[in-house]
Amino acid sequence: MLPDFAGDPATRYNGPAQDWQDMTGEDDNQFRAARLDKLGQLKALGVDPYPYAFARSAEAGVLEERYADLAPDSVTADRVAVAGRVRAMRNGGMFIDLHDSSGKIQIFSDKKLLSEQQLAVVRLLDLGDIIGVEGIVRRTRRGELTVNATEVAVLAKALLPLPEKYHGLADVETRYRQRYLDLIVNEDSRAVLRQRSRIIASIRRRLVERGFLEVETPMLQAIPGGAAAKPFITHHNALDIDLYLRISPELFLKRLLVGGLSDKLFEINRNFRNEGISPRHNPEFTLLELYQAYVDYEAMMEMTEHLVTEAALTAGSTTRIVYGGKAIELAAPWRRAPMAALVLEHTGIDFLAIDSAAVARAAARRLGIELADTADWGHALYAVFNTRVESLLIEPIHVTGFPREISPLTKTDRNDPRLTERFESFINGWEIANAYSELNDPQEQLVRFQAQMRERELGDEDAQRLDADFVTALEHGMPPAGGLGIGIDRLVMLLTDSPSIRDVIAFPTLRPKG
RNA sequence: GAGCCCGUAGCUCAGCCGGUAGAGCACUUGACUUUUAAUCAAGGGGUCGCGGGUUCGAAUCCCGCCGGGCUCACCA
Repeated sequence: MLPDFAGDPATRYNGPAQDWQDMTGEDDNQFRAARLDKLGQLKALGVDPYPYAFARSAEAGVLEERYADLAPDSVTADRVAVAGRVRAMRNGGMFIDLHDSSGKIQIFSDKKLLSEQQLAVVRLLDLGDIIGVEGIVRRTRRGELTVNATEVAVLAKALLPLPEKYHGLADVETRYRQRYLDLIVNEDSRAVLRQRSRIIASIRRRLVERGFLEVETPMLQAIPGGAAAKPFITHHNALDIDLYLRISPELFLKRLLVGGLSDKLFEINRNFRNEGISPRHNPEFTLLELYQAYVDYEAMMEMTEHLVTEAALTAGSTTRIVYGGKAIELAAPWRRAPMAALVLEHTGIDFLAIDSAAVARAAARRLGIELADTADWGHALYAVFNTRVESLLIEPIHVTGFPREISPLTKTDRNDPRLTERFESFINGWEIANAYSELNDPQEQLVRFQAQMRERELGDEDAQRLDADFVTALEHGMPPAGGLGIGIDRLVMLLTDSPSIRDVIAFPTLRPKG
């Protein structure tokens, strides 16, 4: 059923109406009420609790380094201005732990240095407030680097309390729904998302170094192509047409290759697949996709190893990682093995010796694998690989020899017409990369699309759709090329030892709370 | 979509062979100018996810629903 886009514009986009009229109403919450009272007192003192800016001169982490050699119980003449969130107060506000994104600095509220008005402000502070402090750097007798406050400014009064200061926030649902709380109190969560950013920066840097051009292609597509997956449907009002959120950027990146925008291009961006959610699947996920003209898929193996090992070195110090207690060595070169050989190794079935779809189906079914009666040789082989082999591929491996039937955008294997020049790279049993010698023969591409359309008609909703405009683009000539896709979220999971894809996505998809 | 598990104060958790709710942190008030999970004293705070059932009595047992987690299916 299509969503109904008619109706009241005010309620069109956000689902059930929010109780927006009551949001600033009565205080049902003792913590908020107490803080609102303090907010009023601050204003009565002439303090703006939400000022525009603060002239910060130093971050906590920088001070920690700069004064590493400052002896305990010594005072400098250095005046600094720091800012951050109040995370702890001791002795009635005399000592404050101020956290910024670089670390922690202690604030000392000295009666002798602060005015009566300033001391009153300090008394009105709460845990969670964002403040700015100017003062003198010293190290206490107990060795804590400290700023002796001469000025204390409220930069943002917090009206709600933070989670428990010692145990942090453990409830996974709250961690995902209110990620900001998770980030404030859980250092590990901050670390993972920072690592994500560094890993993506590493990939982008390596590609740019190698002469790749970063591009952007449509998220909204009239024909969702480039992958086998169920798309999200949306609607454009002015054109009055349904559009799909892309499941892959592939067909558009290839159009740019046809156009010669660059012989080396890449995109790092979101894709959307309307499928199940699991610890390894989020409906929107980030994919690196790159194309390099005049090379084949062998070059993509080297590229995969390069990007993954460089990312690992960015996230850690070696190519040896530990995921879920398992040590995995990512150093190149990775093992390479054909799919059929792996299936033979793990099941004893030699699909390459099977020459009919019926025999292939029977072989797969003997292993307990369910297959439609229309399943062909390639689907049977892949089903066996998928269910019996994939999860065993812990150490990095490039699996080659993908069947033609499941690889409609890939050049046929130059030595075996049943196969294609495609590989997927697996680490920890997960597909991390998918790469081809890209099919650039427009007539064969059309035949492949037509085979996909027949599969759709036989009931395979995920079979790829014919994109006639893409075939036309190929008719204008696309250079031979290698193409590669790497799942960024899973790569970040591996490199940060994160058990769930939700841990590496700041705002994972959740059911809206009723 | 199926199975299993979970939902108690703002947070972290205890209580669960049925007798009507507790701790620590946080909060409020007070003490404290060299603390750092500060400490000490006093106090406030709960439709025990929601609804129904069984029962003299339900946080506790049963059913349904909502939300979440894991596994499986889906993701060729």
